[in-house]
Amino acid sequence: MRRMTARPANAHQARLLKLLRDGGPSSRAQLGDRVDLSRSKLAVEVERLLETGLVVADGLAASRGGRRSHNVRLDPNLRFLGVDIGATSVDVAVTNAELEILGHVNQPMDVREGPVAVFEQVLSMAAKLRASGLAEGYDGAGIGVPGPVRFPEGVPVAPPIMPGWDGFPVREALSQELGCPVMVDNDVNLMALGEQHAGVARTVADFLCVKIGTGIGCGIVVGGEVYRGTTGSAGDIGHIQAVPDGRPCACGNLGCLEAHFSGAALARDAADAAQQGRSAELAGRLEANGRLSAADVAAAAAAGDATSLDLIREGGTRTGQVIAGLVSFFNPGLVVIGGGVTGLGHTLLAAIRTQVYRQSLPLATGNLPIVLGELGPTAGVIGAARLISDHLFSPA
Amino acid sequence: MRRMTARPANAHQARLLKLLRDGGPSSRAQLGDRVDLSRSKLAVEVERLLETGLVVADGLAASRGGRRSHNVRLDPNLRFLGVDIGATSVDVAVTNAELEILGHVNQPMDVREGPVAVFEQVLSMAAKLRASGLAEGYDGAGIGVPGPVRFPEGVPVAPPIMPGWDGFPVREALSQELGCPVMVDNDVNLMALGEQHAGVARTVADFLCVKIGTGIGCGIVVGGEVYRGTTGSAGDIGHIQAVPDGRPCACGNLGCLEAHFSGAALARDAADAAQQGRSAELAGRLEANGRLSAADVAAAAAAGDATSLDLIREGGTRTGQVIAGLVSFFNPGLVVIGGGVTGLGHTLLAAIRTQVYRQSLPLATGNLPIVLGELGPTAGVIGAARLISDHLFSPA
DNA sequence: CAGACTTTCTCCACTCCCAGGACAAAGGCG
DNA sequence: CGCCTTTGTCCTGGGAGTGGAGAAAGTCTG
Repeated sequence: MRRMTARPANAHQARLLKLLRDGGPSSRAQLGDRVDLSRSKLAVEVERLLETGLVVADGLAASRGGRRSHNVRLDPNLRFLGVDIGATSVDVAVTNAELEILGHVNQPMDVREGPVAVFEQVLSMAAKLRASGLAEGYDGAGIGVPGPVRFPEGVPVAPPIMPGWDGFPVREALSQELGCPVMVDNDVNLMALGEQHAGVARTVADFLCVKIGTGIGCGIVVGGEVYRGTTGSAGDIGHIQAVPDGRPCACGNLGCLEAHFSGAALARDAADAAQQGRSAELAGRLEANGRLSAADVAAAAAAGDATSLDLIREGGTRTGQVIAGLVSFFNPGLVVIGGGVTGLGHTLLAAIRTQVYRQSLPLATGNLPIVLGELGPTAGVIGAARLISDHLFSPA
Repeated sequence: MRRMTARPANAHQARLLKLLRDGGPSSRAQLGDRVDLSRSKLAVEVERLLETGLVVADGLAASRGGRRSHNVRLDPNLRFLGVDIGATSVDVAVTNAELEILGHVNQPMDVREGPVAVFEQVLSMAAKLRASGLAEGYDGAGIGVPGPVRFPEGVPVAPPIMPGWDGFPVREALSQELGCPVMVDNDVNLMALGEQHAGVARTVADFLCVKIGTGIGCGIVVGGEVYRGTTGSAGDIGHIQAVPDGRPCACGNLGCLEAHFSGAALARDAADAAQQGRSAELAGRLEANGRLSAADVAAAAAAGDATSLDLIREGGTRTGQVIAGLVSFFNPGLVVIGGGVTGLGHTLLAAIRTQVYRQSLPLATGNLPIVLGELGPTAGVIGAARLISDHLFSPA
């Protein structure tokens, strides 16, 4: 099948494409309500979009009291690939042009196996989705990696937990393999984009999205746009000092947040507690599985294990301390908590909230919601699809 | 004299006005080099600006190898007023449309005397500058206040150190009194704008500007624009916890940065040291003046007083800890240190640098200059003039 | 069921904008 | 003094966009 080749020729067309993406099939009149263009101009631009094939006619809409309108929609055959590479697993999903997930697969995989092995996996997952009839090909792909990225080139830079990826031309290579445009970003930024597009942050211009998984990172959205910093490492809050002279961290410093609370740290703390006999519940699970993960702590806490609850609360407090500082500095309109440890749920959220509301000034926290992400494991892949669609739906 | 009434009619004119403001008198050809417009279009827009009176002819320029060009410049009679209200003093300056300071006056004044008293002072200073022949009237004024501001309305909100100012319609009132447009912002944001316009940050898109005076604040510039946060309190870093369970702060929490290091805290520490006999130098100064200020500590340190140097170093370390966190989070391209305590100079700077470079990750600090502000006490008033000129040189 | 009213969409004429070439003016250079 | 370069103005043709007129296709009311 012929894949998407056209791009919007001007800002008006780009605007229309994004409206169709976010609002679904619409009539010209509905579009006219949301853009400031004369009817004739609008008709011309829509006509051109129809000519490119990006947009197709979609039957008649319900009447709004007069003549029924002819709907248009984005080509239903367009397909985007969303890839979210985590530290320990890979998510791949196919979406249509409206960024609805048509298929989603997940595979455990250690990112430290290096880009070649991971790429092989990603491509086989993409092929599997294609083979199941969800896509005949991909018009674009977004990919998130767990580390800083030089965004314009799509290349990871000095990623601490991804040895072997430094400087690997992810964008270039994946684009070659898939035969379509690719954009690369930090996984946390994509989670923020996902929650902004389809989750809790739909109406907020400035917000933070804290992802607590194997590590800890923070997506920063300023004026509706992801902020990436000068070298692409903005939001790298895992190595902010949370405990003066605290635990040694892999980065060489003492007391980093990540050393005290993250999926990895939590699993280690739980194992310690089990071995020291502080929690029968955890000891039982350690016995059963041979090892403990954050999910075990979540389950133990749900079963009422006091030690697990304490671990979660303490971690939430540490995280809350750091977030409180960020809230004072950044004065966001919303804080979203997401990532693997959202299984810890409201115990974690309550601890974070308590600490933030206690430590930040009332003006900054007065009307500040701190909530769990709405999309769970799909936030990353939706964000990835959003990333590439934003790119493709912009003037060339 | 008739004051400025015209505003640019479109984005092109706005662009040209800003080029003339930042680049001084220029020929049409020079302007053409910097904007993407055809010669004819450019000539038309310049002609229209000449008609409004905002721009005037300014003789012939030197030849660039051919026919000499006719320069144009911003009306040399335009005057902006820059007002910087600090916690303990007020700065007022007059600039021309190119934001060059033509006159600058400073008066000690406690902001806690309330808006009415301060306004009286500001207006009398503005009148004094006018009386000295520097201005026949003001075409616009920018004003900075030491607390959060609801920017669109120009009203302080819940300012901790400015009781009596909460909700006072600063913009409205000053506009009434001066008879010209007024914009209001946080003093720290204006310092950042000043350093961006005429100081060390001229070429940097994303940077932080930390102002250490009576309190501590931080201006945030994202993509060349000041970021103010959801409620206008972004950059309020004085109440980030720097020392767990540290000193009690006026805000009710423990260990706030401002409680451990700021002009006020430094003066108190110095007085303690003097009274406890830890520094003969400081004791002598206390004896002489009856009280100590940050400037005394600076002087004592310059004279080699070990206790003063220690105080400065410790404060710098605390500040550096907080800045290190912000650098990890924000990944700026530059950090500017300014405010009253810049008198502490390189001792302070060295301590901050040491701490930041030690605590933040190499990717964020690798090419991160941390420097003192270039403009000193004029940063605020230049920023204020810049603020109002940005406003007036934008399409209405 | 007919006619009035609404809404949607197309067509068209007129205006305005603007790019870019031609040309005049003004200076440098040998 | 002639030629080249640069600057600035004038003009024309093309393209884009606005807004009115009107057709098409409904709903609603008596």
